[in-house]
Amino acid sequence: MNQEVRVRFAPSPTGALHIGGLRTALYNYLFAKKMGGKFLLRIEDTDQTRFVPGAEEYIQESLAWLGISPDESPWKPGAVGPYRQSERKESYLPYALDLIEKGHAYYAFDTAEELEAMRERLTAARVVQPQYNSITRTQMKNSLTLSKAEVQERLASGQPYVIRAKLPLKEEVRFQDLIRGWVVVHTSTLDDKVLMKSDGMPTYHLANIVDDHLMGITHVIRGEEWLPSAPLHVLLYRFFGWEESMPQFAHLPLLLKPDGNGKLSKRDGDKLGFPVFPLNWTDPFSGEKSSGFRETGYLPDALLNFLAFLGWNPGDEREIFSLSELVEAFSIDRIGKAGTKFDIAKAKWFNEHYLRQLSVEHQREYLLQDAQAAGVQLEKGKATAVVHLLRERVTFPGDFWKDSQLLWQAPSEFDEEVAGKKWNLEAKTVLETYAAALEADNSIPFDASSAKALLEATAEALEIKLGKVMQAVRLAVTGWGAGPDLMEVFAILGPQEVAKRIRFALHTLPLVG
RNA sequence: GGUCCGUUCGUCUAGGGGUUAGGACGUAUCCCUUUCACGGAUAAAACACGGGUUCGAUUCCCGUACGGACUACCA
Repeated sequence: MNQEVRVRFAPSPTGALHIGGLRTALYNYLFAKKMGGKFLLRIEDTDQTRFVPGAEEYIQESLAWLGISPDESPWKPGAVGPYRQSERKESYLPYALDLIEKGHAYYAFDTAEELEAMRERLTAARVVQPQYNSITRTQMKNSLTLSKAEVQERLASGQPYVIRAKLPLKEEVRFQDLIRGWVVVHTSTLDDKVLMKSDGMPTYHLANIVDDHLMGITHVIRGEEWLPSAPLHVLLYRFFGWEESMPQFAHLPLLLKPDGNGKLSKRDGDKLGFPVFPLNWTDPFSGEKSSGFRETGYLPDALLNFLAFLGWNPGDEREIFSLSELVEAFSIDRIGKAGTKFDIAKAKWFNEHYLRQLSVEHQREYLLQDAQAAGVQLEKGKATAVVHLLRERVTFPGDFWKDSQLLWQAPSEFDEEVAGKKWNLEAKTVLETYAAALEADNSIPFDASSAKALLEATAEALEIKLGKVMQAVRLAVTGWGAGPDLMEVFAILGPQEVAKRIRFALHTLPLVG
């Protein structure tokens, strides 16, 4: 009873790992760490037709980016490897044969056409569930209907075959799901699933049971889409005689599209206006590109925190959790049952929170890097000033550079609405005088407070209320009616640039009634 | 269609037989402020519906509706 907790994340490398898979990985990681156990990554690549180059590395890199790398994986093998099912290929057949021997599986020789014909026949006969099951198998070509000799002959001649599970006709399968409680399914609604495919590879159903058993998996934490096949898996454990060591199941609620219409899928890509993948991904076959959370500017801590709360909560009102705090607080019984709609606004809020609490130095690095990428060398002191100017208004790291463009580029156009309302004679008079003062004496120290003092003095001398013309001043210098602290902007720009911009505005903007 | 799973503010959710049904995001208003943002305050906003059980049900049970997953030699 004191065995070590071992959980696995078992994606198939068929493309970019999507965000739902990432959450599954996270919950597995959190549970493993919370229980002092191990988190394994197993690559489920039994469908060779769907293999996508680069997908494995993508999965590895995604987990590493979030800081939830597995304890055992293809790249960090433990004692129960290999961790790629294609490399365990040889190990599955004996288990399938064992099942045949025990009378829980059988050979089937039906062609795709014959299967199709069977389904059509059943559909035409208004059978509610046209499937290969305990009834229909008696009319198909398999080792249950064929003579022993004929089966041997077909096998010996190399005829393609699959091995199917032989499900009992009338039996209730029940198991306790850690999230949903007792789940009960009657075998009459289940079909004889293929266990070994004709290409010699196992299907997911066989492979995951054999591997979980061999790898000492204690808890299977996976998406709700697996719930319908869980009874089959339970049956398989029973057939193998492994029931007493069967892992516990926890089926996670699905991640839904924001409109609640179906589960969030890979195909949603960027259509919804936000990433559904952790990292950028280019499909090697179609060349189609999808954006990732990382490249969009989400910080790993923010995505982690956001993901953790999609279906789980700590039971109190705390919301900000570091990875280690999540580990500490995590428990499966606080995972909800209902599907969760994906709300990107909340993700942004988490990102803002984590981004804004970074040190100024750290934030300045973002600005410096982007500036450099744009071919601009920013002086450190100036960069620091920019960061102070913008750090309460950014959502993504790239916003430091993006939102500071008003500093590097003088406006060539002016917001018409603001101009229409605020560009008047009083404003022009103040600006005229202020620019002249700046041009006359550039020896004065020009920081935010002195720039402001001078502006206030200018307005006062003209007997004009500063508040009335402030918007126009901002408009003249930045082109817009809204933005970061204007006097700080002035300080960064310097008196000459401010004067120059004012002159341009004065010459460009016509007076309106 | 069948099987299974689900349903508390727009969203993520807390709660649980008797509560002013709590928080967060988002939205709105106000304050701060030269603007916007930040921050602060306030507000609007939910127990899907119908039956039971009960003194009492949003909470327990059963139906209905709605939503979702699955229904491949894919995972």
